[in-house]
Amino acid sequence: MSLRNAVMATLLDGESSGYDLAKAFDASVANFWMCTPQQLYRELDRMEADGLVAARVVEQERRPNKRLFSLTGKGVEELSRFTAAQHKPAAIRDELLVAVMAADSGDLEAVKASITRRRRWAEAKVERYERLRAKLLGGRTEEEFLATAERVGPYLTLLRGLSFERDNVRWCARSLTVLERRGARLDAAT
Amino acid sequence: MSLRNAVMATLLDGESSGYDLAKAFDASVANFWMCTPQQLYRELDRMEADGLVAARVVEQERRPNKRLFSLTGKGVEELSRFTAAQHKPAAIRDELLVAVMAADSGDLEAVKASITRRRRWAEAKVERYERLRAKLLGGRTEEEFLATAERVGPYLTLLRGLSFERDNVRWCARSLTVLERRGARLDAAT
DNA sequence: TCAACCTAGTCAACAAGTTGAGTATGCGAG
DNA sequence: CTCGCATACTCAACTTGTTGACTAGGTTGA
Repeated sequence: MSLRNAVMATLLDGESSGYDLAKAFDASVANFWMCTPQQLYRELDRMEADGLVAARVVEQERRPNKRLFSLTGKGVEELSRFTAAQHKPAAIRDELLVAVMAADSGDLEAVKASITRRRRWAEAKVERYERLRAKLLGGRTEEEFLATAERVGPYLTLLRGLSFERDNVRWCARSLTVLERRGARLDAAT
Repeated sequence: MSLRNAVMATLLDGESSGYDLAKAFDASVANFWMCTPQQLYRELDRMEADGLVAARVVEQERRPNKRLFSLTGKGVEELSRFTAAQHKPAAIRDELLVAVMAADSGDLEAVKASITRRRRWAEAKVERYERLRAKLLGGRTEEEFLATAERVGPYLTLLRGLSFERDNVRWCARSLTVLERRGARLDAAT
């Protein structure tokens, strides 16, 4: 029920097509609300039917037409009601951690390779987020930004993503060290 | 498809009932694989049908009977195959972050209250994880533990949970400060 | 010039996750 | 003596999320 709210929170930045929303999600919202483009298109249709967003078709040359969605008054109200509600605890699903939990009786080398991939991925995320942060700050210091910006919400969620990925990088490094030593021990035992 | 694998990774610790698995998940696996007890019971039935786990009924006095599940050889193989596979990127869904993103046009006070609740919850998690860690170490130093333990996987996933929740506490504190200041600014503007 | 990728979607089928209720007993605190 | 919590589940209905295939023109690089 709350992909809707994530979409509406993104539309606070102004009207957007389903395609652009998908990219925006991928770039920054994915950190706390993952979804596929298909989910977005389906949900946008439902939201339009429920009067939370309004769509207008923009005809384009040399490109397929697109539908731009914007928040309606009802949408803003709904979103506001959501912010006042009780929220479910966060749900995380991470296959890599499942594999690490089973690493001792599984394919140790493959798990180490997976952690290395994850680490590189997290490092790339950190860089992206830092670029996004610099863009949001727009040359101002954080203090200046917080004192003058209209919205601080997206900045705070970005900070959460940033420290989450930094933490990921640290954990990957630590785990690799531990598993490396374990591998050496097991080799010595044979 | 990989709740199965999370269940099997847990069963590496020995046979367990659906009810106990639910508690184990709630206590430590929930950190990277949330699920409801109903999901577990359903999945265990399917896993039994697929020959990944074996069940035996234990009749109890003064208590309902229970079915204890244990990994079969096929289950161990499947799990090992999983550790060698490519893993999907982690999926996170956190309503609180959605609310924070929309806080600027929503109910600021309610969002602050939600962050405070989350912070207390995260602090409680940190304590639980620290107790679990002490229990795993069993008086040994981390170094001793890593050198002698049969399994290091569950320890590594526990470390991930621990630093995730510590990070949560920090982020909650920081966000509250920022939103507090913003509230003061908006009050001054009226 | 051919392949690959970008824009901007749609449709259908299936898998997974959530919610609420129901069953039955035992134990301890107030 | 009753209320609530713990044990140990089951069933059914519903909502979400995932996967793969399809359309169709435009741009970029080898």
